[in-house]
Amino acid sequence: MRILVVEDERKVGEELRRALESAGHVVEQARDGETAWFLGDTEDFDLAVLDLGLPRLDGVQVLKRWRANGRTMPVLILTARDGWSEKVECIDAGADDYLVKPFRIEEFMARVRALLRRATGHVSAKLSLGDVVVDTRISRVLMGGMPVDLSPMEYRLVHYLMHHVGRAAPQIELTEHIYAQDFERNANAIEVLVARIRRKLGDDFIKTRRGYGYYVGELDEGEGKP
Amino acid sequence: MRILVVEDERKVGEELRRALESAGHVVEQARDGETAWFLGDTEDFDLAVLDLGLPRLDGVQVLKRWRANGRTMPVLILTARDGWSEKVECIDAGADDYLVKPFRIEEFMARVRALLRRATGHVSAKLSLGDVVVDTRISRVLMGGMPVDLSPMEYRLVHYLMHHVGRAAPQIELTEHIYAQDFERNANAIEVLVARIRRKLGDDFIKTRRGYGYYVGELDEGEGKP
DNA sequence: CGGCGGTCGTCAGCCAATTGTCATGCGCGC
DNA sequence: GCGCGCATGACAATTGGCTGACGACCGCCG
Repeated sequence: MRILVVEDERKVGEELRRALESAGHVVEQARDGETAWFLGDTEDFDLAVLDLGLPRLDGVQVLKRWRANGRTMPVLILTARDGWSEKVECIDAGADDYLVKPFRIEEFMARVRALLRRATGHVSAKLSLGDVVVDTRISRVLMGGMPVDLSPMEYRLVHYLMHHVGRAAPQIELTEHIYAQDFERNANAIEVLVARIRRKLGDDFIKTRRGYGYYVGELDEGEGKP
Repeated sequence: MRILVVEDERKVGEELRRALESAGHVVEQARDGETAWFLGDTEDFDLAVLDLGLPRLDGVQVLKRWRANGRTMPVLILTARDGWSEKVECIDAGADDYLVKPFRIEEFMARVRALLRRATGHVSAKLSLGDVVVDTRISRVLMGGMPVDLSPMEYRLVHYLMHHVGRAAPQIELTEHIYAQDFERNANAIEVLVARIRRKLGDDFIKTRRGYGYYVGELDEGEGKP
């Protein structure tokens, strides 16, 4: 998943980044409100983590502007203050969850997991489709009850597709959500990755829609041709 | 055992944590109702200790929500009020035991033991896996009945892994659980530690899942919360 | 105080798994 | 049937993890 972390304290930001990345996410960072607003408004994220005490543009304002522009990704608010009224303001502004500093990194990760799966309509930490199950808590994939050994990159790709069952994801989108941002995009890398996954999960788990991208499950109704 | 302690008074919370940890348990803490609810809902615990007078979301409500979501771990209620009707409400909400503050720590621990025993059928201060036994009461490790001399750091790492059998723990997570918080993280330190433990406990006790982390036992087949 | 033994982080070099790149060939969809 | 987009096998680069050596540090003890 691609996650935007907005946090002005470098040390905290780096810690969050490390934790998120070791769970297989792609992290982009911003250290001030304006950058945050711009990034969140112009790029596609699966989740935003937003500190309230920001230079140049307050966190709540950033959130409000995102929502005003129709950005719908889940937002997890971080704050040092534990104020009831501030919390209400955030919720009204469209925050999805709220975490008071200091917090334990495990709790942070638990909330991230909760938001990510809530956002895509899944209720549990497991995504399943046919006889394939992705357990996001332990980063593991099972097929027919048997564990399948996926490498980290392979896992990321499967994880992303499983969050978007029935929708064809173009290679460029996969690239953006799986690799760090400055990655030199080469479509073939994704193709190779898909081929390797198919060797492990079967040829028909990841399907191709020529010209549109890859998908799992059945294509949604209305994915008609233009 | 992994225990969730929900207590808003920092001092009491820390005391409970110390007592539980020195009995060989792993403790996670929450200081308000919402955090408690999230943690208990998204992670697995063998027991929850729940104070009633919580900020942001009352203890009884937390308990009700857990039960409503199908969480079944035993719950020990702590309260300053000694009301008959309140107790009935808690029991109805799904509490397993009820302790009125102030209490002696010994009594608390006795009730914890009782609940754990009831829940798991057995409870001891020993974790064992194959021919390796970790006796958390005296902080020692035995292999095939013979004591093995582990240094403090080595012991902590083994102890942590034994509490999470079957799950690959990333180096970052190990670092956070083994060292003091602001420790300058260097992945190689963990690798070296693992190498030293392998020399003492055998090469195949701690296994590596490349890109994901270290684990003991067999990798989880992913059972747990549906 | 000074030597000793044990602990533990750092470093550099090595190895192997992972992952990107390339060349080539196939086949889907128009 | 044609051509572009995708698939694939081989290969190379990169990364993650392992190890032996080293030295800083600390507590102990004479």
